[in-house]
Amino acid sequence: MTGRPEVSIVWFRDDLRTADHPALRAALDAGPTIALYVLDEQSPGVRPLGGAARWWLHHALADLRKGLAELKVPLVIRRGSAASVVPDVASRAGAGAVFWNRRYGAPERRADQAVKALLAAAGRTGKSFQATLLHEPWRITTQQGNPYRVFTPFWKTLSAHDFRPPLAAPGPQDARNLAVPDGLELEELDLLPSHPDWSGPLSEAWTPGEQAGQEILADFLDDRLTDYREARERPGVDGSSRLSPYLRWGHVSPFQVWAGLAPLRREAPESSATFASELGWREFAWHQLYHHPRLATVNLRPEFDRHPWWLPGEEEPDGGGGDGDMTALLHAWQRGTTGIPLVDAGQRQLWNAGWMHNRVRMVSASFLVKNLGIHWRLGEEWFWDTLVDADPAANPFNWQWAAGSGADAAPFFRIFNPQTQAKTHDPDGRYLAEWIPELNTPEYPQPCVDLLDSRKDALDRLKIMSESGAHQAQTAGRS
DNA sequence: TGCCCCTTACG
DNA sequence: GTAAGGGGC
Repeated sequence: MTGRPEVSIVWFRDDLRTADHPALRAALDAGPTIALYVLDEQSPGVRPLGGAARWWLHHALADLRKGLAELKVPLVIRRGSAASVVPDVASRAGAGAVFWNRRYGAPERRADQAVKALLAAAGRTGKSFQATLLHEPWRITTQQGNPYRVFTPFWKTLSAHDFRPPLAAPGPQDARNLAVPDGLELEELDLLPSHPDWSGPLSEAWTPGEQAGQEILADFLDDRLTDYREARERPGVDGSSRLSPYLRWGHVSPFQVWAGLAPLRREAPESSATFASELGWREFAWHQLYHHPRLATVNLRPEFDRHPWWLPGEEEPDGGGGDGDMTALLHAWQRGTTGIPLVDAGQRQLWNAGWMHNRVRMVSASFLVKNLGIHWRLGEEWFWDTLVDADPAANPFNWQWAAGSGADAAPFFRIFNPQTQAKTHDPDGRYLAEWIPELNTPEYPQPCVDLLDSRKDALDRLKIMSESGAHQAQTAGRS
């Protein structure tokens, strides 16, 4: 025995903060602590990060290293599969325990279980904590014992709970004699875009990291929450919280948001409830992903397997101009040159700022899957690559919601009219003017589809899908 | 977290 | 002519 307490490791993942971090707290309580981040692109089934997310992660890790340095906690950065890297770092550090906050995707849970087993085999402890969700998805069911499929009763049940108060940031540790295993330089992760470096507008729009996230949360609660319910519907106005990437990367925890909201519920009950329910949708999306691990690829409503959505490599269903036309439509949607102003403004905001106003996300998604008849997975993949808040649960969940194929999704007949939506939610045209300088000039393209005709086609496709389903069910019943 | 069209009432 | 409200998609 050396008489000195054993080293602990805190393994950071989607929780890049120092406050309200139960795993960090547990490690520091146990003794000398080393922090670890593993860029894991090797574990089977783990989804590779999109381009905008990689940019965010780079700056988030730089910020985390700074925040941890104030606590005298060194950050080791490694690359590789969690099951090989984490036990290796634990061994090199001579650590007695590794602490982490739980993840909820299936490949991530498998990786974490493997790590725990390997640690145990080497005589070390692996211990996990709840930090990223207000509720554990396996703890909440309907009275029949099934996972919730409808948001309203889910949130009613969940929000009746009182959630734990957030943990304060810990104080600095005594880091004398701490032997730190070798790691990589942050730059060696190669997360930043080069040739070309397209990150300029991202840097202007966002400051990744815990401190920036906490400031935005505080400003939002102080200044903007009161009008949130109305202002959030106006993409030309700074009315949304802009917290989504900070929640995605764990710079802000949902417990911090929940606690920050509490004192404002009396003076702004409606805006508080609306904003709280957005946290609820986040919880619901993770709940769905936990129960349906293939949420990003498989229709939750199986009848949508018969929907004739277009995917690359397929002929155009109506025998029109063929695959090339649909590829061109997809490209126009991606780059914001459809000739539908609100859709184009949204897609250009996404391409430049790595983020899109939520109202516009719904309109643009509806346009892709309904008016253009393109498979929601292509939209989901584009958002995954371009959003700084691209979330493994919320992104596929929201696309399935827009497509109608999800649990508690928008009914099939709900097809947004981008023109009507622009008139209602951007009445002064500020949002359109901000992102489409050439609007109302000959430079701006003509609409790539007729809104009314394509709406009618979408309803026809959905009706045929439902009717052929009813027929199949009848046939199956008879046999 | 919808859109459209019809009816009705009113001037 | 048009605004408001209801029902179907």
